[in-house]
Amino acid sequence: MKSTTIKSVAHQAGVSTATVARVMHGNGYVAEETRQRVLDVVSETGYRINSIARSLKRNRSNIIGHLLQSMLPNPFFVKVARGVEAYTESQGYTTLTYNVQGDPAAERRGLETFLSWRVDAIIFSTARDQKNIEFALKANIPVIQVERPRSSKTDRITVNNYAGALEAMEHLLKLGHKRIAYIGQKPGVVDNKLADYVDIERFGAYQDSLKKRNLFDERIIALGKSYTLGDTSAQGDGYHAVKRWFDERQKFTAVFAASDILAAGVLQAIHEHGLRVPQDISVIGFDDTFAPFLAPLLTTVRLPAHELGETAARLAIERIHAKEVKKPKEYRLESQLIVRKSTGKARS
Amino acid sequence: MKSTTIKSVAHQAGVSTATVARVMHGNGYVAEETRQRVLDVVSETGYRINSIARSLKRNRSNIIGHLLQSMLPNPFFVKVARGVEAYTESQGYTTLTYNVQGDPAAERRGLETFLSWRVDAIIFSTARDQKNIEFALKANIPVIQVERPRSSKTDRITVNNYAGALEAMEHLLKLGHKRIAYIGQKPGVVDNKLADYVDIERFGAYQDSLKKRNLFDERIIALGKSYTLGDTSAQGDGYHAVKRWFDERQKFTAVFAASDILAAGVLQAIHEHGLRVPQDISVIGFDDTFAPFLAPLLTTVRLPAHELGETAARLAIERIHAKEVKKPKEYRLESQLIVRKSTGKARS
DNA sequence: TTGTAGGCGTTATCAA
DNA sequence: TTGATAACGCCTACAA
Repeated sequence: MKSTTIKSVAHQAGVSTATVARVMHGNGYVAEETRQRVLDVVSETGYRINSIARSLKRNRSNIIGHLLQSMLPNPFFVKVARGVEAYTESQGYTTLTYNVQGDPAAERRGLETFLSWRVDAIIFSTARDQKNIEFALKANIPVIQVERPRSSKTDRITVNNYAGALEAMEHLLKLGHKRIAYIGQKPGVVDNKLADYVDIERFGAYQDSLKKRNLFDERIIALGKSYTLGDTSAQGDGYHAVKRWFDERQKFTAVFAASDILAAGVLQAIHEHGLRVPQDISVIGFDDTFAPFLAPLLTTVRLPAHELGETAARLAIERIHAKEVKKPKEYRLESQLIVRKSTGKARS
Repeated sequence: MKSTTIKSVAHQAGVSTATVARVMHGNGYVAEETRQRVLDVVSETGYRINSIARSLKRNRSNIIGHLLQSMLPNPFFVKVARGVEAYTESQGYTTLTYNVQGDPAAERRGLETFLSWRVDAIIFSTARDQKNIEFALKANIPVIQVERPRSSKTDRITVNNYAGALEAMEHLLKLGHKRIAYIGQKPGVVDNKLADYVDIERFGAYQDSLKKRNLFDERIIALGKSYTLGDTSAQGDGYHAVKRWFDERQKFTAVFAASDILAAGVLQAIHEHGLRVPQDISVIGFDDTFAPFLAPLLTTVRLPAHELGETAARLAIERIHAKEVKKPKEYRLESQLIVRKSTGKARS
């Protein structure tokens, strides 16, 4: 049960633990012959440095704690997590991921776990409760926020949602659409103004591009307080919004949905109504998560999910090694329209 | 930077470290007054037991290592992971998850990481390389395999795919379908006979139920060597199989796809061909992952993903605490047909 | 009811 | 080029 220790390796190789350590780390002077002898014992015994003991001694765990909002139903954060993992591993770090499931208390429990393991940095993707950010900050380790920040006291990586949303709108307008509906999260619903920028930008681009052309019409705008499918056994907000518009006999030739999940519901409603995409109605989503699995392949605004994770991990590790403490900064990545098959010329 | 230690708490409270330990663990005799004094210092200083030091001392990390096949594009294993996490946390364990992305070398790296952290048990969901199972076994800690086992030397949790697939077929037959197409992974393609049972059972139920009624027709069967969408920017095998059948003018009124991802591609092809689901063609998937996001809501065979994870974690923890070593065993969970909106009466 | 002290497996300093 | 040894923070006999 007990695994091989440096001491037993030293003993079997007839050297001191210091020498074994030098061999394992590949630094310091070790005679080639001695080195070989040690290496032989290491491979015979399957000796592997005990990270726990090493961390204790070094007062550095080489673990990055990653608090994840959730992985289901929206797989966006799964991509972020993959980015974090890929980068941390390339730098010799281990990622400890904790799923919050949108629950502030769970977020707190995750932090407690991280701190008890003395993680070297914490990444929030995304923070649920601002108090928890303050709590993390007290540990005096780097804290990074991804996508929706709730505090300006840490480094944070955000996305320029406006540019991508504007691209999407211009794409639709260029196709001749004049009646474009919108469904998304209502700006101001999030209890934190920093985190709200996402919805402000997405809806803002929609609003700006239409108002300027006198095409804005509140009757075909659905602003809810969430934009995921709450229950995976039923249709979500996207479905219900479109169904209502059909019931009200609203006219529209395109729908801009502020997430792929909402867009999935939009497609369900259109399908059920017997109309076709994009011949009758064009649909654009946001995120590029479900987009390639829907019928038709969904045109969407891609968020740089993997890159968000990588950048977060990179900043975390930079801060771990930094000599001096720099001021928290905001980094902004770009979103980008991906044209697939759910958008076409407006019906005349 | 340095966090509070048991020693400094003891010092500030004017007691010994042993007393602080007794208070922290809530065992042993401690005078109420002393206890309060210690607790006060603990909350003032934010002292938190150092899991690293504790693990070293106890020779138990309280970490379960979970090797994940992948989280994307198929979110099935995300659900398994949630099950593992939920159970381990309820038992005071921490889960260290490592994404293998289908790469045996990455699987090996994950194992190395786990072993260096002296995890108390390892869960494979699912193992990619049998050699890695042997490797894990050498560490003399419990090893559990989920869904597709590749070795009978460990506990393993499998799913009765046959029953669910049979339910699906009977559902279609009852709706009057006589021309039912199949798309899935080819039995025998997996390089391991143990792991192959999934495809054998799914296709077996299809085959058995049709042959018995003389409805089996190889021309509408597509057996590939993978059943996920390889590239998220394009359609996958499900799409191409159905498209080919249309080109060949094959007749079929229903498609049974061996995964929701394949079913998504099937829907894309049908949609592109201008037909409707379920009026023209019925579709059934497998997994219950993407099913609720597709249009129409997909009828599918649900795998007990969360339960697979929970069970794996439970067995792992039971083995950790077991006095004697029991023989590896196979546990079998059930799959279940979920009827939604993609299946209807056969066109006459 | 409380304290003392050794040791878990490493690392790193200092001597040799 | 190598070795002895003192920590790292915690737990737990064993003493008191």
